[in-house]
Amino acid sequence: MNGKPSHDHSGLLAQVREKLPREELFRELAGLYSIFADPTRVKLLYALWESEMCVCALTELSGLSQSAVSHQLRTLRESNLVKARREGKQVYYALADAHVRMIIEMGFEHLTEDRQEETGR
Amino acid sequence: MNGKPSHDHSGLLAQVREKLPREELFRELAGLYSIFADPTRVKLLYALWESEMCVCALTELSGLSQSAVSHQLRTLRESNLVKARREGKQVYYALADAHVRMIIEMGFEHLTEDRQEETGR
DNA sequence: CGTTCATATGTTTATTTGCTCATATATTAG
DNA sequence: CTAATATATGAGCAAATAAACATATGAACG
Repeated sequence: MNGKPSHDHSGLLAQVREKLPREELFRELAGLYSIFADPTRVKLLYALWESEMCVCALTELSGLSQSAVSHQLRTLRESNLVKARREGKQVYYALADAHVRMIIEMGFEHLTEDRQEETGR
Repeated sequence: MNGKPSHDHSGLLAQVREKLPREELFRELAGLYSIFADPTRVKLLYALWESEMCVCALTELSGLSQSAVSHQLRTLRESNLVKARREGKQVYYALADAHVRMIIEMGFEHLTEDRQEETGR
């Protein structure tokens, strides 16, 4: 194996291991965050924050192709972050719940507060 | 162009466009979230949540190679999510600030609450 | 000094992923 | 039914990336 260490931290390790959740949860968490890890999706989510919108409008707004938007909306749908509602030819998308807003908001806050901290360096 | 739509939503579009932040912010947001978008990094962050730890301990804990851990720690360092402190041969890592905790916590809450909601479907 | 332990880093590889292009489905109108 | 509009989807490609592997740096110690 790579670097089996010799200095002792078995006590700490055992203690931390106890508190760690099951491996699966880390994968799920990463999966959740990876949805927000793309500028296009973040923008779509942010737009939907303001108002429910049809694919057509989201396409114009994003400046991407309709296909690209549809693909991303699918990702968002399958993650239960947005919900779709058909009305005639159009399909209207909206945020699924308040959680999405909170997660985005957390990120915004972190970014802005970071900036304040970093001015002090 | 792809699908220049004909039905009207220019009013809504203009309104939403006004509220959208500059493009750059979406990229930054996505950048921030993409750090949490990997199971290994989430696990490392979660472990550091419990306690400051040296690379050696983190390597054992994660089950990955020392190299892999070091690479990920670098990513976390460069994003200002963790800070490093040298003490003799070892380097100890710790969470940079409370924000990291909050962001992870948000994710956890979303996952668990989602599960409750989904039982009703 | 040279050796050993702890960590960092450059390179390569395999996988993932976001987009484009072409095409399919769905709804409404004629 | 056929045409037109709105949206969805499958395939392929190019860019991003996480891990392996080899190697470099850095600290303590003889």
